[in-house]
Amino acid sequence: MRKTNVSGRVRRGKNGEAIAETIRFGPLEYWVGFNLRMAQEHAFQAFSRRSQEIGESPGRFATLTLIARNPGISQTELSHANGRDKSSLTPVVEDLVRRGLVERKRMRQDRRTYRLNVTPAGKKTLAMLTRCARRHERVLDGIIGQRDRKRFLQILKKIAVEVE
Amino acid sequence: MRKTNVSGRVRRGKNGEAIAETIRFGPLEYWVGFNLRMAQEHAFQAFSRRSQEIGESPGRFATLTLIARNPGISQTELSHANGRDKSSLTPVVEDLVRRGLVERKRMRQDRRTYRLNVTPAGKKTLAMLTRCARRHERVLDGIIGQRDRKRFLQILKKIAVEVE
DNA sequence: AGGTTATAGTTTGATATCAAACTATGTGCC
DNA sequence: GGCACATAGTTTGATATCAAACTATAACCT
Repeated sequence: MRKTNVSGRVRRGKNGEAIAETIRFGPLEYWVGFNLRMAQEHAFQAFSRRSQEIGESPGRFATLTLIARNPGISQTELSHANGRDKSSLTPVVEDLVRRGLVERKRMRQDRRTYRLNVTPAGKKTLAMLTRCARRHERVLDGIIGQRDRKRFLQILKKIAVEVE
Repeated sequence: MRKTNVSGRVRRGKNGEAIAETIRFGPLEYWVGFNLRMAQEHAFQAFSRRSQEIGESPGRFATLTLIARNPGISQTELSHANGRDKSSLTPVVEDLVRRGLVERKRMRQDRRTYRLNVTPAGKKTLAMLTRCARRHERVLDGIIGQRDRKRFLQILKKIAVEVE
């Protein structure tokens, strides 16, 4: 395979000689929105690869964690906590139930609502995913550096809460 | 409408009294991956609303900017710059061409490759989107604060490049 | 020249997501 | 009780995305 330049361009001149060029990002270069997307996408892909090794999709992880930490949580509460629309959760929960990782029961007082709980099998899977996530976090920590980590997290949280 | 607590839970006790609870995030609370996703998703949604006001989807923005800043760029180069798979780009470029914002020409030297350029109409649209993005960025800047902004951006870039 | 390998872009199939419409249940008010 | 409205979850339709298979062209090697 010919070596290629990840973020570069190669254009051919009149005589076929390679002219390496660099992509110009213009304002994207220093805009937070774009860089936030790029960072998130790359980090997500990396975690995705890791979690696929143990046969789970990455989206399942936050969902399982939230159910485990909040036994009896409803799907709507879960969707808020997870920052997703409740309708996105329907197939996810269905799958987790089908595979025996989560159980759902109707609430007595309000028969519209489900209560979700992680089964013992779900706890096992969650433990594996958690180990996987910890390794991933260690990599991210290494990139960010101990010194800036706390502030970095604070800012991410602030963005999630305050942007509108 | 009853006032609801965005990230809280309300559970009913035996006598139907409301018991407000707070979601426990467990390790997600201080993990970078999760918070990165939440920040990105919220910021993206906010920009999405803004850009819809002028009738454009937010994904078009980075694409148009990159073409405008790199006249004659190919779709593959564009997909790398944009951090997406080249196949995702096919319908996007098709749409931009159909609406007359971008033109594509076959390269002479390599007839597999297209060269993309922004048309005058595309430049107009891009200018509107750019104003829109600047307003969005000002909001984000306000949240992050001048003092940490530079470092924050550096870290985001570093994550995108180094995570694997 | 001819065969092998690489590359640009498209197609296809799978997944994730949202928003709006829908069903069923619950609450409030008269 | 009964009507209007609110809420929990599902369904449906649209979009975005990836990965793998595909088509077409090009480059490389002998």
